[in-house]
Amino acid sequence: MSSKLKESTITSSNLKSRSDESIIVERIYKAVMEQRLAPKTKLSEARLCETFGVGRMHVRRALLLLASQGIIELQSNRGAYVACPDESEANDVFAARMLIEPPLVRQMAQRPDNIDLTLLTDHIALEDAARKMNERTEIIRLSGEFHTKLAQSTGNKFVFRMMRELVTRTSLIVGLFGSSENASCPDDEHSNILEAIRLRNPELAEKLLISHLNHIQSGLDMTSRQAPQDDLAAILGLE
Amino acid sequence: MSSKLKESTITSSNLKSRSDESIIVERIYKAVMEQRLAPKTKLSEARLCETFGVGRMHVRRALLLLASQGIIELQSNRGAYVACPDESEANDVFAARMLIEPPLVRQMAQRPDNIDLTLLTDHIALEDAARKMNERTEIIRLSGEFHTKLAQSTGNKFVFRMMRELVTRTSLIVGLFGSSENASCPDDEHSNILEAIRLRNPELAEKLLISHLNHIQSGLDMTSRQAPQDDLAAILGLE
DNA sequence: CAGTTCACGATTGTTAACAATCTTTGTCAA
DNA sequence: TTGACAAAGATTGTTAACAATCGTGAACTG
Repeated sequence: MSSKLKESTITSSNLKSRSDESIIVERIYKAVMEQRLAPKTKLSEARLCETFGVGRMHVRRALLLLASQGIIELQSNRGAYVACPDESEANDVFAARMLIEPPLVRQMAQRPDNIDLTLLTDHIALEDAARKMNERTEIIRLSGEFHTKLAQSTGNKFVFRMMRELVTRTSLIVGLFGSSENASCPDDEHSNILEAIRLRNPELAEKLLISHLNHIQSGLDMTSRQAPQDDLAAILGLE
Repeated sequence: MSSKLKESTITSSNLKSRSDESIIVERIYKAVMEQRLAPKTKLSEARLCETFGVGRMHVRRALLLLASQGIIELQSNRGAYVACPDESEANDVFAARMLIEPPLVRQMAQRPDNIDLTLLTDHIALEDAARKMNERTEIIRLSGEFHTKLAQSTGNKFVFRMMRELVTRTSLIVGLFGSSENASCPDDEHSNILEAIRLRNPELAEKLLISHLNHIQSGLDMTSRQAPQDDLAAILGLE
């Protein structure tokens, strides 16, 4: 693991041509992370064009990128829809996370010196603040992004990207199958995990994370899936 | 881990509109896996258009997809170039693989029943055949794809995708920094790993895989990077 | 001769019109 | 009322022309 990560999405450089698309991708990504965009929601090109004030080309490229990340699904001649994971996919997501995250935090706890812990402490502060202010969407997003930043703090671009994709999917799944209470992670589990890392206790960190993931997964009810909203209002407006 | 994976790239369904792009992506992906497309090679739109006999739109969309997978890099107003990982990225790739693959094979060896082992045995047969026929490019590609199929055989789409990306990157790295001999994995390490899985010996499987990865990485020389070919001939032609 | 500038050609980025497909709505008949 | 069918409208897919940018090389100047 080497240099710290700064940017978010795909490639780094590039002036403004790519940034049009990045803005769209980021906004939709964020809306999904905050569970404001429900699965199956249609993202029509025309609507997105006027929402973001860009040409159809940029919208289409953004949609292609989102599809390649599995955030939306493109159907030929029918348009783009927010991805709607099924039970099988949900199992795969958690299986993949169970595969990656425990070794990740274990390794982080073994040598926390190469790691950007301020990123995580700052993040937990944000989480606490959002909880105090009772800002639902913020809480949900930050709750997922903690895990993303866990990976990001290692400075490994690939681990970061993998984690980001899995967390995004998890957000969709929790939105679909979660009871409304457990939309966010329990209050202090994140800070406990971070503390275990800081104390260089790999076994504890790993154990806490595993039970944390189990906690999230067991809060899902695979039978009753949320009704999909089928029109995107001014969801993408604010911010 | 659940259902077996069948398709290769992005999404599944879709008739022919998406397949134009998929063909281009697949072909370039394969060329990179076989180290026929060297890093820094320019992929001009016009050339690709005539090579694949499609419109510029399909080429551009394919390039965007390849860029989102990190296989190529898009430079504004300058075109698309095969990605050229540096030493730092190479370290990240191997670090990520060290994080994922050992737990993966360990888990596979713990319960190899849920797993499609025929996929792997068939693959090793292909590897052996290619080695006997001394088909260099085949050997190189199959050598990398063993690891991809390792992930694929679990039936977990996400693990598969992550692995695929890492293996592709590895192929670029080995092409850049590898001595010409060790372009492919040593002959029997793959079958040994598979055998350990089949014998339900997690510790052995994990140990073999770790030393296998170390083997690959230690065969790299980070100082002397291969000279980049700067024109794509009829590389993408055959098959 | 070295270095700079400018113009040209080549390549990529963008737009808008057109074509193809799907969805909806209205009509008609059973 | 229900179902099938057809035309109209809306949405996506494709193409080609146009605009912007970059690289190259010739001409020019010191």
